[in-house]
Amino acid sequence: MQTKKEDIEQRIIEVATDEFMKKGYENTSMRVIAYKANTSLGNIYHYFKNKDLLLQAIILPTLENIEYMMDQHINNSKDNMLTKDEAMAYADHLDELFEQSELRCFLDKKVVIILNLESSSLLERKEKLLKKLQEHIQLHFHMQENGHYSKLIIDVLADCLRHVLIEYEDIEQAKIEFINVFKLFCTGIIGQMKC
Amino acid sequence: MQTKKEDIEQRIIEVATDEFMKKGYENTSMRVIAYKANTSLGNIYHYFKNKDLLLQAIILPTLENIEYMMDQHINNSKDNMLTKDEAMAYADHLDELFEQSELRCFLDKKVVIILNLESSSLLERKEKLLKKLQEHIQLHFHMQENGHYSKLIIDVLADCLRHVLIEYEDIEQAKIEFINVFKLFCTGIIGQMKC
Amino acid sequence: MQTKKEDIEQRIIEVATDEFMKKGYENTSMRVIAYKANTSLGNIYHYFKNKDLLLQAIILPTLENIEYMMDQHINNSKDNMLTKDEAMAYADHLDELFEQSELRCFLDKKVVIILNLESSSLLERKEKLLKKLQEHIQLHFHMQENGHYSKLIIDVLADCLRHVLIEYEDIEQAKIEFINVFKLFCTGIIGQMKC
Amino acid sequence: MQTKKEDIEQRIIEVATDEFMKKGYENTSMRVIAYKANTSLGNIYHYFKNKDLLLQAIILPTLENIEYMMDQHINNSKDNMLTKDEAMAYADHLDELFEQSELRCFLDKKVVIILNLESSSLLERKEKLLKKLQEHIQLHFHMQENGHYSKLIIDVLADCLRHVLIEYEDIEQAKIEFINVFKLFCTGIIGQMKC
DNA sequence: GATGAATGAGGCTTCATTCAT
DNA sequence: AATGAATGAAGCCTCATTCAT
Repeated sequence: MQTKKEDIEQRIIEVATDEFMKKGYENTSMRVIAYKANTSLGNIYHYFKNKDLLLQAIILPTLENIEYMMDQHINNSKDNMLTKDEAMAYADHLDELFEQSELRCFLDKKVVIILNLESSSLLERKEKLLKKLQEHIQLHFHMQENGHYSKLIIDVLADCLRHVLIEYEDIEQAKIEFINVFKLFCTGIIGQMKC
Repeated sequence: MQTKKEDIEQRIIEVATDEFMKKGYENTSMRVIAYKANTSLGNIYHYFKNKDLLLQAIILPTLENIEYMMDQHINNSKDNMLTKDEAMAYADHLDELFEQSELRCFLDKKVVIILNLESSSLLERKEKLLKKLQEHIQLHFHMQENGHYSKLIIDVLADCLRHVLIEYEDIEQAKIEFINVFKLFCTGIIGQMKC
Repeated sequence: MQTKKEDIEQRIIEVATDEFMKKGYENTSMRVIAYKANTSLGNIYHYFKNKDLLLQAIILPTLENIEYMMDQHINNSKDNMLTKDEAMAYADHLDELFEQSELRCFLDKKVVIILNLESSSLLERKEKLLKKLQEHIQLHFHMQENGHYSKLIIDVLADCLRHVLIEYEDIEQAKIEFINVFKLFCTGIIGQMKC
Repeated sequence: MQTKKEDIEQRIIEVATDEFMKKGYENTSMRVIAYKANTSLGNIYHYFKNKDLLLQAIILPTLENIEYMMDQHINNSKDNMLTKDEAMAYADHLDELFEQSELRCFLDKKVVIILNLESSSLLERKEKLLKKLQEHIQLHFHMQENGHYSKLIIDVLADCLRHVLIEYEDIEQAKIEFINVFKLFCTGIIGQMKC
């Protein structure tokens, strides 16, 4: 039973994405991926040289995209810091603003995978991204701190994402829920803002 | 080469506690514990019949303590729901109140282990505890929701704890940091309160 | 270095069957099976998910066959109890009758394995079979006892089988020997019959 | 808590004897013996250098006794072969004759241990004994065979013994049962005798 | 005498990976 | 392109045994 190349490669990627998101990269076995993708273990290695490269095939585009967006966003907003009131307004209208906001690109299974990564060759790159994200959050919200709030906010983000993405198959519902939760924490952060 | 019993058993427990907290119970191998505790794999089994019982030796007292405190706290606060203003005041003075607050007993490596537990015979017990915590949070903050926020809040709690406990060897510093972060999220939650 | 699938799987089964018969399922190590089957330990798990399933692959067909034959035999012989003389005659002509007799299906390495089983998921099923066999023997030979003789007769059966199967590679010789031994004990049993 | 030397050594021997009989030498762990004998693992090694020597302490006297009795018995009965009628009579009166018969010394937990031995340094000695026993049975019952009946008879003996010794704590009851079973098979054997 | 700490080998099993076909 | 055979390392655990105290 032979399928078009695209077909099976895609299937492997989809299955792997799902498993990586739900169980984490480290706790997912190639065997299970093969089984759920309806192919043989050996065949996965035909498409992907090893587990790490399978991971890369899945998350690298997303990772690069985020890296790029982050850079853009940071440049754009350098002299565009929000005041407390602006931030509040932003949070209040997040529903409508979401699609145009950079936040949108986080609502993605692959982001969850990245944020939960504990090993793999991409770990370093993830850390770098996190640091950038963190710095940006600090800037954005006028935080004067040693990095803990911002770090945590990112973890919370990851948690939120995993929760809503696992809970709701339907991406629209996931979005609504995500926004709700995000708003909640936004309010907290904003509450701490000095101006 | 023989050491005082307390010595090595304690070392195993310390190493295991640390590893369990940092990597999670499931992703920690007995080999690594043995290696870091400077003993042989077989010798661990001299002190602890199996991995699960090693875990229990570490977290059971803490678990029981929390269970007890939760029950106490819930009974005491049954007809003592906070208004928005009271909650705000509570958050503001958390620094002074912390030591007497039930929150204090959460600042513990073992709590992190518990909250991240994914298997083991204690899983069920953890789930029960979480449900109780969740219900209490809902009650405490007048939440009318399907459980997502409250579930998330707990995950955030776990994250906070792990972060500050890993970052600061010194428990006092960890405390200060934990309170700060907790306050931040409190503000968010309180911001959502209706009354 | 790869062999035809049948080849190595068959070799594993043959080696395991032999070892299980000679040493018992419990006292046979997977390592030894791998070694004697000229393959690696891991590779056995390629063919058989675990030790218990390797056992099942070996004995299940035989077990089911015996279960079926027992049921048939019991139904057929319900109102057909042997008199002493008939039994004697039966024993005397066992050589000729053997091939058509239900006894034939016992002359099998796998039966030895079954009869000596002490653990495994099939233990219960073995016990059930034994009870049936026992009851049947009691009925067949008009025994009025507490179960000890009949239990023992079965153990003896197992012993006989193991002996002749180990001693004689050639199944025909084993058969002759088995019949001889069986006759010997049969006559003994009959000598005690009341009618 | 220190006891008289005799005391604890005796306790170890008793426990070990029981376990060895019930589960076999190979499947009994020193740990279990220590636990059931209410002492420490290390202490067993104080009394017995290793597992094999513990076994020897238990069965060697019995083994030597049997070896001696066998030699005596064989010499005595060289020109004293039984006729069929005599053998029958012997079987019939086994109850009364048992105590004076050499058979008596077989009704012993240690004999069961010996007969089921599969490894240990005494294995060879056991085999030698078995061969002697076998030859004697052949002589005694005028068998002209290649050794299979006689070998089997011995296995049956072992089975009988284990059964009755495990089933009945009370040695008297065990004896009665053993005689019964033995008679049963005896009669069978005699039924085959030519003269 | 007695204890328990310590070790190393071996038990079953899973996993990522390679390779011949 | 695809399969499945094969391996070796690592996972948890038990066991006989040794040795310092």
